[in-house]
Amino acid sequence: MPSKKYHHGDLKNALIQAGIEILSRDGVAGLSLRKVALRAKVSHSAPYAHFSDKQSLIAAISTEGFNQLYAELSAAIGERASSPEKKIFAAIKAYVTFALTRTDTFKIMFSGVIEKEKEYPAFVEVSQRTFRLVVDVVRECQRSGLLPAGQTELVAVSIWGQIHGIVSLALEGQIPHTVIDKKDVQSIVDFALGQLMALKG
Amino acid sequence: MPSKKYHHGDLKNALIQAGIEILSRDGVAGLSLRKVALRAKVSHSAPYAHFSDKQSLIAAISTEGFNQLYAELSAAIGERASSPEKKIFAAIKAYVTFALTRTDTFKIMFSGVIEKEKEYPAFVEVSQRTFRLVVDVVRECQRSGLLPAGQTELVAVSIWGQIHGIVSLALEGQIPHTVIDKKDVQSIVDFALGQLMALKG
DNA sequence: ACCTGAACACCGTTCAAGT
DNA sequence: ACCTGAACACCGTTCAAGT
Repeated sequence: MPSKKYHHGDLKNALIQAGIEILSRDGVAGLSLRKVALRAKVSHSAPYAHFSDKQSLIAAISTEGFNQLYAELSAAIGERASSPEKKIFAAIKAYVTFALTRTDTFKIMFSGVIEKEKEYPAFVEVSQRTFRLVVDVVRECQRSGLLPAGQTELVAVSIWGQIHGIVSLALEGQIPHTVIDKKDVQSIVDFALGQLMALKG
Repeated sequence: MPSKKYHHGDLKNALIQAGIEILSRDGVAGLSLRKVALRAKVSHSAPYAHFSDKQSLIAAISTEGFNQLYAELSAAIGERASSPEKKIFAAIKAYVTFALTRTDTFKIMFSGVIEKEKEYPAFVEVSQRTFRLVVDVVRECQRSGLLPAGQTELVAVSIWGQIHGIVSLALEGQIPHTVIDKKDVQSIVDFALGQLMALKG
């Protein structure tokens, strides 16, 4: 371990970690640069040596979140050479679990706080890599007749959008009680996906 | 018109209007109570006579947004006794248009800034009323065989979730360029819905 | 009942200065 | 190269005081 003196050693990553922790404790609204600095035990202006502004830190946190999501998705998909059906359901379960577990990280990843994506190539890279993972599973499902053929990327966006939408509405408390009181988010998502899959019984 | 003196007359609604305007100019991040007050030409503490805090103003803005969305959805659906298919596509087009036009109002409506819904009955009411509109159209589509029968509310949530998810991802710039460069949001949504509808040729 | 102005704690960001 | 501390403009919220 690096000796604790004037220079922190790895302040950049310490700030990202501190940010994730504050996010899970105080939520998106409670995330401030000054709190992050305090938690990392540096002065409130120290973060500016590593991040140009708050947006930049949020981009780094979002990138880290996407890396974790990617890892969990590929772990869920990759467990042995299972059937396309098992793979896609496992992937979706992992997505929902991620959203329900690391709620505020998930929210910030998709809260458009990153407007100028071009400035954050690492974020764009992992986000694209994650999408490709989904596209590959969708393609397998198409080949085995589980999903209608053609337009693989469009189908992937449709399915991803559906899961993402249902999860988002649930996180914002927008799903009517008449529905959410009877079924949990995972069940609703499974139902929705089942409808799509039913296309090819 | 009310004479402009010490008392504003209808400051409450003026603040909501000012908020919506600031939202469309400066975005969600640029919305502050002090700016709203300034725009309504009152002191920065005047809003507190009508709203307990910023959340409360946001709830009022969201409620107003939902009222507009409800109006546009029912206008789209209600135009003559058209077919269920026309109705559902018209409704979805209206939803997408609303999201793309009043982007920041849409975002704040679904940004979970309203955590304690119970405290905002007007918001809950219009939100439920809007959902019922969707449920009714879905039921019509089920009756005419466009959508699979049963579980009407679940089907409604699935479809609403899908539209909402695709639109949200688009607003956050998360749809990969390989897709969004070829098709606009409306087309992607139509494609997704077409997949669901295809269930019953 | 409705609004103002001073006050307080907190925030993002900058910058000269320290190590 | 990395970090501190003072400073500035802005913010949400409170409260005594004005009309």
